[in-house]
Amino acid sequence: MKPSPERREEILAIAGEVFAAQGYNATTVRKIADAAGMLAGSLYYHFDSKESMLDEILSAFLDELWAGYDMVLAAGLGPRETIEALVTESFRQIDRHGAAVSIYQKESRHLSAHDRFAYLSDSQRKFEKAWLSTLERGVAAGVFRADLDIRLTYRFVRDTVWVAASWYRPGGQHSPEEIARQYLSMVLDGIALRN
Amino acid sequence: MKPSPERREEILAIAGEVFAAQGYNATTVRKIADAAGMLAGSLYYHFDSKESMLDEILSAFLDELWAGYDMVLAAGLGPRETIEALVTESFRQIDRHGAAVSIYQKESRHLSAHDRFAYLSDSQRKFEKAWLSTLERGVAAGVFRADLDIRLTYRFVRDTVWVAASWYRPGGQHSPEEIARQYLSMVLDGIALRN
Amino acid sequence: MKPSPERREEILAIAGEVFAAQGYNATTVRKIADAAGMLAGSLYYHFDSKESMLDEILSAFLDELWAGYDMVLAAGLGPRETIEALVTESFRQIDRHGAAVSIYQKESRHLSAHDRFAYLSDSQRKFEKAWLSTLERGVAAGVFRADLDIRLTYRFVRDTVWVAASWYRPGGQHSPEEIARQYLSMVLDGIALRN
Amino acid sequence: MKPSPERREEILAIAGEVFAAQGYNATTVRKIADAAGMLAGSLYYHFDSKESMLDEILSAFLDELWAGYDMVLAAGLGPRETIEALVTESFRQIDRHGAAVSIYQKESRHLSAHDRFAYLSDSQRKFEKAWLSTLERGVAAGVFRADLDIRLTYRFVRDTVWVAASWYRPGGQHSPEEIARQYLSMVLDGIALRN
DNA sequence: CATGAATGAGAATTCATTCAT
DNA sequence: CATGAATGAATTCTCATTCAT
Repeated sequence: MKPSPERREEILAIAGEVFAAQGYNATTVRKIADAAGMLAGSLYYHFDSKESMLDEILSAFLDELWAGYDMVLAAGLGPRETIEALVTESFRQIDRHGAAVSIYQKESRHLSAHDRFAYLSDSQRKFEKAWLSTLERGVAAGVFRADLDIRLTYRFVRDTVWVAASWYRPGGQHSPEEIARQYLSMVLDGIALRN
Repeated sequence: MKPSPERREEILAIAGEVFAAQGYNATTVRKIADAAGMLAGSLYYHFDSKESMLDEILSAFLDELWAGYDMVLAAGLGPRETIEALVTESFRQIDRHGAAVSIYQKESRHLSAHDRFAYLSDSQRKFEKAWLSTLERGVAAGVFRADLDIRLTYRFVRDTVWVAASWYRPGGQHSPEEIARQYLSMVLDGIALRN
Repeated sequence: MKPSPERREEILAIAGEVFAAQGYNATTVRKIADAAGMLAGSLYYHFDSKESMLDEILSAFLDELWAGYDMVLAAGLGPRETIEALVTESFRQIDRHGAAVSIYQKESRHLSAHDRFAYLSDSQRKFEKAWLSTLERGVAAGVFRADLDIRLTYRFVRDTVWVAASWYRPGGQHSPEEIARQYLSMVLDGIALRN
Repeated sequence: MKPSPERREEILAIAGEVFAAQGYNATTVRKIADAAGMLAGSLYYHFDSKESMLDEILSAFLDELWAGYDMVLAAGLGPRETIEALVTESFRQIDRHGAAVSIYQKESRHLSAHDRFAYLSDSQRKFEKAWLSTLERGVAAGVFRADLDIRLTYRFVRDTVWVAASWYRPGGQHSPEEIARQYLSMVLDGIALRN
């Protein structure tokens, strides 16, 4: 019954690009099919619905993301090293799942109203907890500044990282790790010259 | 038989909220009309089309934004002070035109393909020029770090600021100026404790 | 918000005819719209969906049917008179709701699988109980033959009546009451000549 | 590369069940294939089209039915005995071709519009002629009541018999002949107790 | 004989827009 | 100014059918 996984993957990758470029709602199933070189109806041999393509794209991304994050969080690193590892992992995900990240950014808010996408909110909460507690640990340990609103800092770091998906293109001159390093340098030490 | 400007404003404000919350494409005229307490067809007494509502919302925002930016840029401030003023002005715009900023974030990419919204790209370019040159001035003056990729820095600062529109709600505990101060502190000096 | 009830009624009557003539599934929304002199999309101003038209047709019919039946059943008539009154009432419903009856006959079986149409099964059960108990009363009272399988008799009488909807056309030479009389005469006394 | 007749029969039997249960239009080729343990496309090795399956089911049924009817009609029985034999034969067909009978009931009306299914109307006319003339013979012979509308009587008997296909299940407690006997008893002598 | 992967014609439905009242 | 009732184009999805393997 299940069509070949390879073809599914191909189509999902294409669909992801189109969703990311045009927005989920503005993407017609016909556009995806055109990009995949088939007719709109043929997509339904492989997928139940447009929504289920989106679902598969987002959940595959989140699954991989959390595999990486959980490994980092379980490693028992200090707060600064944890932040560095999380940011680096995030840029790797942007590199690999750029489309999914873009879609997530733009659509997660109104998607999470649907039951089917409840896992987006779950992930969001887990995410927040991981970052906030790491930042708090860092403040307590004297590694991070204590004079900043911690939630503001969280949003600052979080957004700073993920929004990069909107311009990042894989295969460019900077590797994800290199970008992560520069971002971390800015986030941790600021852009002003110390004197 | 001209529609009153006050009613237009009211409706635009409502439309902006709905566009921001649900996305432009996912927003039906009927939803806007419902929120405005009228029937869908009645909107067409006030506006030509759904697109023209969007147009008006975005251009009103950009007009005001550039009024503020141009004033800052014309003031002849030093690079650091210019950045501070631009960021503060940006947070004020987020405070006043939160919906427009959100819409801009999510939709500008694919909108700018339309002729009608070409001004979005223009603004984008002008914006980039203003920030990049300020940063470059700062690096030259020894105010900003020279070891960072300047375009990366630009994107970092730009995104850091605007993405705040996604969570900022006017009337909260922090004023726009206070948020601007904290953001600037992070961006300029980093979140790591100096020793 | 609610469009005028008169137009709804008109359209429902038309839809009912088409459903009855062609079958629910074979009836496209376009056919209904054609018959109503509008475009397919325009139906959706008045109704949520094709299914909700069907729902309204069937439930309006059953509501009226049960209003009549309940009155008969509450009247405390003898078993033979009850049967006569139920059959007569049934032919009146066929006269008034011919389309609904036809649809009910053809579609109720597979519709009752849907939650939305669960009331069809409910009605079916209530119906069976009313007829069976009347027949049993009649057997006990020596009015009906005791040598027949009572469920078989029930089905015989039930089907005999309702299937008439497949050929009955209102405004023909026989009134519903006249047809009811002849049917009752056949059902009660048989078609064979007594000697 | 001719498909084996046995497999065809198997598939036709399955298709008949599904058509009868869900209605022809509501039955997708995929459902038939699922029930037959194959993929939808594979059916087309055995059959030209969904319609030709239906055609084969209905014409096989009608062929057998008329083989039986013709034998009865050629036997030169009296009117009452002819009716009894026709009804008994009908219940035997319901027993053997239950699905086909159900389908015939529900779909013949709109199918007979197609050229391909013109034989349904032909059969219908032949059927009507056989029954009507037998009833008329019976009235003339003083065997059946003369006070009834003869067409009404015809429909009454016809429907009474065939509608049984909607609830009859082969292998139940009553044999087709037993059911025929009870039906005939009701139809001929009525359900009221004679005194 | 059967599968897997399509095609393509239509289905129901949505929605921006129009317009007479 | 607003309503009620449409229009018509586009959208998602369904499904009978085809065909190379």
